[in-house]
Amino acid sequence: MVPPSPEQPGNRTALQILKEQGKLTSDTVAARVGDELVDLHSPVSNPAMVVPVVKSDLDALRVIRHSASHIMADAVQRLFPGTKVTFGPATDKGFFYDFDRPEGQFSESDLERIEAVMKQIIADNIPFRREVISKEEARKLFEGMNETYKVEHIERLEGEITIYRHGDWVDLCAGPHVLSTGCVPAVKLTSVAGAYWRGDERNPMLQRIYGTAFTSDEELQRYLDALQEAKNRDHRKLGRELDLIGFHKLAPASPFFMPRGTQVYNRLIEYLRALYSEYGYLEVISPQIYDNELFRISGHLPEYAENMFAATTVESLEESADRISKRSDFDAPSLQRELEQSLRYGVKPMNCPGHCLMYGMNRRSYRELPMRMADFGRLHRFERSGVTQGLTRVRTFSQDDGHIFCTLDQIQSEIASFLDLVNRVYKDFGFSDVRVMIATRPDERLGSDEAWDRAEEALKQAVKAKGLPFEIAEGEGVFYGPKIEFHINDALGRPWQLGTIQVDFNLPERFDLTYVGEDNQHHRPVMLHRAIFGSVERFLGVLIEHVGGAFPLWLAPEQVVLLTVSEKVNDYAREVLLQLQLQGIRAVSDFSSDKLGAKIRNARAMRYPYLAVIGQKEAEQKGVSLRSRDQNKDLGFTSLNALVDIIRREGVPFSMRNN
RNA sequence: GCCAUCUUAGCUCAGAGGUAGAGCAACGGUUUCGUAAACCGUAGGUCCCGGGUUCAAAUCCCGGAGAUGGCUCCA
Repeated sequence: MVPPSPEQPGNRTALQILKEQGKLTSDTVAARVGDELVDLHSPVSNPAMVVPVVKSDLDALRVIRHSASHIMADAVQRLFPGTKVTFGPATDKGFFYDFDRPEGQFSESDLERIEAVMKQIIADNIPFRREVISKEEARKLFEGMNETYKVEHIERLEGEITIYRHGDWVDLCAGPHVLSTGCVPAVKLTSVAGAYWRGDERNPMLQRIYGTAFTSDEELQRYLDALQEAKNRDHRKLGRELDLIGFHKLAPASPFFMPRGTQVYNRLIEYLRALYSEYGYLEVISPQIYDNELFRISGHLPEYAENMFAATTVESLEESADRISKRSDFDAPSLQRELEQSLRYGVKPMNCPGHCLMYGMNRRSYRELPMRMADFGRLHRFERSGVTQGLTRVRTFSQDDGHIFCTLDQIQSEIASFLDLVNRVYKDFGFSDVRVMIATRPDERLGSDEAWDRAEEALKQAVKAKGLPFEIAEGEGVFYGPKIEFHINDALGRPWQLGTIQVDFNLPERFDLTYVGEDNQHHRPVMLHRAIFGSVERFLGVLIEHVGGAFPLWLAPEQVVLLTVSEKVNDYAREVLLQLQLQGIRAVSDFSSDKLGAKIRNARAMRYPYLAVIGQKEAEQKGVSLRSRDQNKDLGFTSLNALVDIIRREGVPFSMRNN
């Protein structure tokens, strides 16, 4: 690392200052002055406040990655003259740079070439240099280079404009950067993708190249290994290998649950049902298809129409055709109206409108509140083809949906109770590290400020009362009310939003829902939307990846598999199988003529929690030789009673165990 | 929807303008075996679909479907 020494007059550089103060270490990447990140090679005005930013610092990684993106853009323009640069920031996992390349796209093999040139630029160890210029100079500079996107962006900038050079290459950039290109220790280009200029789909499509950079080759390798591990745990891969789920092109983005997957799915729902009876929910079943009038009342039409499946009948279509054929003067608008009329029904994308109808079917008393309605009804949403993904983004799914009708005063205690429930559930699935996010009123909203004040305060108070740390997402609430979101990290540290609870002032209003209060007057209830899993499909997908396909004993499709050493013990093994099944244990068997080693290998691939080996010895002593999946070792001879005890004890979620 | 990539046996993948390959799985047989793969054999294909170019297309071109990675990070 040979630092350049800028010959600028006046202030000394952060590098010089740190060196004088004896704070400069070999892993210093940049510096911080107050809150501001600065280059090592640029002059700073107040030396007393300069602090080094070292490699282990998260900010250091961003600086390195941002510099890597410049190096990449340089390499791209060397290899593909005429390509224009746009934006190239560091991201959480690496960096990207968006290019406008007239000849078209970059291919995967281009990435290798670009990477090779990048490595050369890094080896050349070219110093980065920051310059402050006027808007006019900047405009002239980038116009001269025909960098039209940069020129466009300059017009949006105010105040000081900075550019960064390394060698001949220059970019409009806020910085900061590392000392020189040699200070990017490990870099790798990962993928190409299309991206719109400024992220707006009305703008031209640019070519985005993704890459990542780390402070060492070891760190980079660890990241690549983690990517590989994520690939191995991918629920689409495991879902097929373990015969849990399937997809077919005749039902795009709609999962099929194979028998084994259905077992897990149903067990998830049974588990919640058990909790619901404890937490005072009443389960309901509501229709799938409604007259569109419902969705007009709820506001889903026209707002949500593009995500809904329309439904109709032949009768309705024939009536429309009839009317059209009888009139010759149909113009476009009336045809449009006719079409809408013929599509009389809609498939529900949410349960709430139906639940509002159910609430309104009886006169409600304050004594009935809070009324907690749960529904595992199937929902259909039309997701655009590019956004669907495995189980995590599908077109048909069910939610562990629930709606609580209550008074404003009851919100806080309802939230408190829900927080208990959510935490208990996540703990049972081994999700630690739950983060709570409170989203407050957006600019465009429904309901009085007073109601918002009370609702937001109720959310905060309830969370505080539980002693839970939380973050506020200012203005991120939905238009109809504030909400709490629950985010978890899975076993690979990836974040997921699962549960939520949302206050809704809107729907009770639209459906004119009321209850009779103590005062014998009609009052408007508040509605809470809440879910713990979110979509059951998505939750299962996350869970599969979290446990790597190895479901806990209480969820596993099979709890134990019997493996015979030879045919000679098949009779005894059959008897054991029957005994276990009679005791309610989910037991299966492998009586094939494979050798024991192969049977164990196959059984492990299927992630059976327990393997029970049965040979001559076990048949004589009336037991099995038990092997645990999670410990991956032989636990020795186990009697049948002991086996049943083990499975019964472990076959229950943590929070429902007696001891 | 848009950009890129992909689609060959149930699965994982190789191949390639001259007519289809492997491993695993399946099926049949031999073996009866003690803690992560016994052996032999059989069968399995509209090379995603439709059109075009060609003497010849699974391969090249066009269109479509489905899938995969992106389309939030802001000079």
